Amino acid sequence: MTLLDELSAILGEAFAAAGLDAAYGRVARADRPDLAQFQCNGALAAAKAAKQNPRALAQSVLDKLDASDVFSETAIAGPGFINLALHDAWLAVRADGRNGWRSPSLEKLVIDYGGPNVAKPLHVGHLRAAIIGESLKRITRAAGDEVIGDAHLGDWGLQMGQLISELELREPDLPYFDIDAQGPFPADPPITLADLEAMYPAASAACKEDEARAGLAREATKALQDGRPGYRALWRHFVDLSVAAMKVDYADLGVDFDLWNGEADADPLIPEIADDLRDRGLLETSDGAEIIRVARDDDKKEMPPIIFRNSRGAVGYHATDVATIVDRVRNIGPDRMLYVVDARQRLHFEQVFRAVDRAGYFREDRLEHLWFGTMNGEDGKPFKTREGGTLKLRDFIDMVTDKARARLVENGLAEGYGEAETAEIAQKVGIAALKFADLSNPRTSDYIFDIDRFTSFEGKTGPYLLYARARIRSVLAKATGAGGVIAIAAPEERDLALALAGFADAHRDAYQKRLPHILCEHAFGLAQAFSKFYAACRIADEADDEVRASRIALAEAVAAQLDMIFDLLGLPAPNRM
RNA sequence: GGACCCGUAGCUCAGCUGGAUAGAGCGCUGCCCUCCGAAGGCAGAGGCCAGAGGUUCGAAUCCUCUCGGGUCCGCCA
Repeated sequence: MTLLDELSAILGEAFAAAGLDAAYGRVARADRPDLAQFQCNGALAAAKAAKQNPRALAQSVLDKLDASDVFSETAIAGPGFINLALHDAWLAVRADGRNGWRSPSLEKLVIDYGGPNVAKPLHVGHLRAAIIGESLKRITRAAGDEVIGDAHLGDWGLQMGQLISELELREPDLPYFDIDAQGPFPADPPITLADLEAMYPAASAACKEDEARAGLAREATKALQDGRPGYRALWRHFVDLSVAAMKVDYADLGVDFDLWNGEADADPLIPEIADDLRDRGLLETSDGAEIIRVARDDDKKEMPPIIFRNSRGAVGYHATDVATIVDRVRNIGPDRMLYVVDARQRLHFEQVFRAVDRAGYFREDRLEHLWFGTMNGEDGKPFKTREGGTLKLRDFIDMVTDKARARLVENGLAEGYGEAETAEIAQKVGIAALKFADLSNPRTSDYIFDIDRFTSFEGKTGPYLLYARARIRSVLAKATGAGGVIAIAAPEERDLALALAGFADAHRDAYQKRLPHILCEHAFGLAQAFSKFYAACRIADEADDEVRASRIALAEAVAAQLDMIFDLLGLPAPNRM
């Protein structure tokens, strides 16, 4: 139970005792910290509903409130706010705050947050899904859910046909292109990863310019999907090469998937799904394509149908997304599926969700498209390199790492640690800067990438939090004696305890709203509260043994909670810097 | 054309299931290191919450319209 839940329950009882709905007892952090620690606005809402005087109603609630051991102060203020302050002793035992929130209804979730295309190196466009998805995976898992992260590779669409046809044009004599060949085919790939990555843009450009060339790609796509052995063998090589490279990049980002499934894994289900849909009249033919209508009478907008199979007989991501849901239902049996995919796919997911709901495969209200905004450059447009191209994730990681190292030097940090440790610290600082910047913006907003701001050690940044953590550990290492019972005396100690006690609420909000930035806000507030406490109170060299033990315990709680939050956000953290 | 997202301090952004004097970071001004990491702390300046109506005792928050920016709208994913 979170602090606010606990307080809300207490107020709720008082409301109920006064003959009102207990839900009015909801307690929140005070908007005016100068007036109170917490506030309950329920009397205002209840008074409106009952057409009564709000202050009088608030008084009748307070008359029923029996919690003198909890609240040091209860007061009615303004039009009818109930202001509350806690007894220090009651707060102190909740200032540990190491435990996050536990969901009362544990669910099995699949989070789909990858979507990288085979043969295409990871680029900045994949960053947000990876960073946000990884964090949501950890946030939900920590709440007790069983969570399975899936990379869901883009490995079955037209781009595969473009690649196959490209290689066929370049090296037609390879055994994969003998139409009669049944295999086995060579175990080693015929090309390198570099070849593959170079082929993709060439093939894509060629298909755009030349309709005949595009036709070859479409034919190859269809033949691949129909199971032509040579193409399948080649496809396997492409996927394997790509996935090996992706794993390295994702690992550097601190991103890890439980499943490396792709669109192709659901492909075998498509014929039977098509039959099922057709039998039930859900699959219709239109202009030579097979479609599923998903429009509804009360739609305010145009809702185009899903193209389940195009007029050439090939399937695209509509069909594989439907089939993937069926596949997950059969093999995983999740209660809910979450998609961390950018906002431009909103219509697509609405279509897919409606289609599977209509077919009875999975309930629409258990499918969530957790869309996110784009990372823009300083011009406010989607981030590009100076030359106007997309920046590879690898180069991007190198860029922030280099920047972080320069920052360390200019701040006189990480000196005399040796090259290996310095390099490790630089990478951790860089990645933390990048990830925190991304996560601290609300998921749904676009934001502007500003490397100077994000890697700064000042302000609401990843490096600041890393610094705060390193400083606490350093202080604790110098302290004599162990942590003891927390006894709140100074206002800075009280504020720090209040910040610590808010962790479970922040975790719950982040979980329920699927918004990691709420945890970022909490982490920054906690670090700030610690800095004020640190500036006002001696810790390691405090003379009074009991006071020192109390303050060490507070500092230890902050260090532990920061560690936990870093884990939930997926931020790396060096122990010293 | 239609639908959706957005417009809050000089800059980057929170707050939006309506509530008290609208917050944070950066930047700016002035203080604070013989004392645990000053990457910090303290104090301050800075806002008709895009604009106009409406609902309400009360609106940055809900509704309508206008202006400005962005995204998407059946066979690429």
